[in-house]
Amino acid sequence: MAYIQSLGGFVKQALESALQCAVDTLLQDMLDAKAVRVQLTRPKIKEHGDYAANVAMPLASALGMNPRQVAERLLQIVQWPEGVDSADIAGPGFINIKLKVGGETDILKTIMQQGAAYGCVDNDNGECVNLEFVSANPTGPMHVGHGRGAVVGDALANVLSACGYQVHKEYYINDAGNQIGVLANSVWLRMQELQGMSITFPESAYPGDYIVEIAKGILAEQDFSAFECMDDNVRLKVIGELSVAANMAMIKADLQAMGIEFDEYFSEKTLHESGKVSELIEKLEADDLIYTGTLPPPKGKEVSDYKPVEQRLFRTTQFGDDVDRPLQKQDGTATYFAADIAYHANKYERGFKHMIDIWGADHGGYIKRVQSAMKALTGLDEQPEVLLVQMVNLTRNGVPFKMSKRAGTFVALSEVVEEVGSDAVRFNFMTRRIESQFDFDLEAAKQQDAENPVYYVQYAHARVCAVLRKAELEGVEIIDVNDVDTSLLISDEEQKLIKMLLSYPELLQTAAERREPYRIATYTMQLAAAFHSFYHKHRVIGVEHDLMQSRLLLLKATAQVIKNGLALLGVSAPDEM
RNA sequence: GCCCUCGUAGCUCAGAUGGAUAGAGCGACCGCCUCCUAAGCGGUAGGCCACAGGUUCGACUCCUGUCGAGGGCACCA
Repeated sequence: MAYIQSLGGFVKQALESALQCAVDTLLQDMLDAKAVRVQLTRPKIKEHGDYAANVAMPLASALGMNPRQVAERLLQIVQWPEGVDSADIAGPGFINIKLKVGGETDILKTIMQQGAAYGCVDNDNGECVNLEFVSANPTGPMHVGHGRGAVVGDALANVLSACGYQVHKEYYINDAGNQIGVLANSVWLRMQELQGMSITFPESAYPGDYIVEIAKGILAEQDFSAFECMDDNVRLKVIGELSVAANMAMIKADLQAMGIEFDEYFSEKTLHESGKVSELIEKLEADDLIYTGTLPPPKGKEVSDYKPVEQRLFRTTQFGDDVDRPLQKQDGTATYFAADIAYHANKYERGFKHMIDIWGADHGGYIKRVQSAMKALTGLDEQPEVLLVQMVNLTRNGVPFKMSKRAGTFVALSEVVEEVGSDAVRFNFMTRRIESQFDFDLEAAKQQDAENPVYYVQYAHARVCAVLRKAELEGVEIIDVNDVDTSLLISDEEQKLIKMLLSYPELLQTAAERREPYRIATYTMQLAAAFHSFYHKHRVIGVEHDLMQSRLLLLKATAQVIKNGLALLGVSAPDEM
């Protein structure tokens, strides 16, 4: 038992290595046989034990024996760690491991001792990760679609940090390029309009009301005439900078409303101004990775204005890309791609060998070229590691609702956060895999109350707190954690809860390794369900003293783990609801 | 035409490296508060896991193909 406890809940690894020893022993004489790795699973069915191993099956084919015989041999030689009650052979050859009842209950004490740190890896694993997410263009406020990436990225950062990674959260500001010109022009037109001048607002300009607000903001700070006498280019540059600043302030406020902060906001413009982009191109030229060529017209897409044109092309195909990519536009200025690889190269120069980018699914076609470029520049494979977040399909009362910044029909994230609350929005986005494009109904979201699973989880936490308050009110003496007899927790519901609490560290590891923070959300829902089920069936206050003490401990540990999980998701755990 | 992601209950979604009887919430139906929070619990109904092949002792999971949904495909970002 001491062995298991010392692992802080990592029972699985202890069992796996024990069984692995047995497997290796069995395979020792058979040099030809392929090594078989032991991997335990948690069976869905209670009767199948606490952990199950299927090694006997693949082993059987390697050894030319039948699986049940192999399992028997393994059980003869295996040295289980303490805490194992029994190991049986079942079905075609599964080894079902049952832990001693009460053998796992020490985890409750561990949880209380570790508190907020339970589940986390306490030491730095030495991995430094640059995590880039959101990076919404500074041409308007964040819309609901951006929210998903923001929430997922922030939660992933938390999960990775909890698992010992050093995470640097970064936001890339696309404050260069044509879009900023469009933004500046839009704002300038509104400024003129506000001065009573009659203007024609072209279709190409951004129509949103926020443009008017930015224009007002600028006019409140500075005199209109100062802009009027500027040279056109100068004026657009100045207004562009002011507008980007205004939009970034809006975006930061939206992020702030959901508790999201970045370690660094990196400006694309600085890459151009500091000469990083042209340096990059020169370096590639020197390495003979650029040539003059003509790209074929895109297939299956109507490009009416396609003209074959000679460009300076980067040989990304040599590094895995589908076609070579232009780094300069026809007018000689750098493409977005050029700046973007300069940006990623800059991350590398800053010491990040590991980069994770969270992009919207509409950038999926972009992965290969950036990775190819990075391979050419740094030799690193599959960097940055890109996580694609699928689009959010917005509906209003079930009717599809198209968002367009250009058409001014987007729904601001802040609007939904204000109405639904940060917790509900965050949890809602976290209950799905990023690969699934899901429907987000605006009306349903706004009306969400009992329908939202976040309340289900939070309610479990609040309920525990209510019991604890009641206990205090009734003057129940709380004895020292170490004096609690946790072996009294033998009911199905109690055992279920304990096992769930025990699996939390494993779950957290999986979530980090697979970059799937949503697992935390589904876990907290399951944990809450196990708790609600227990709560309904058993009473805590008023039962026999020792049992009450053990149940109070169970509740505290449950609340702690719910709180820890929700914290990773950036969701609060209220004491009362 | 090519590439990426997806297709699981009426709806929204879970089903870790292939495992034993495919789950939850919402919706429907039936029960449960003199008792720690009913934002809860228990139960019933609802499934050819898109379809067809293949690999395997074993497939919702892996491979191929078909169908369907979304996204992407030079000089935008």
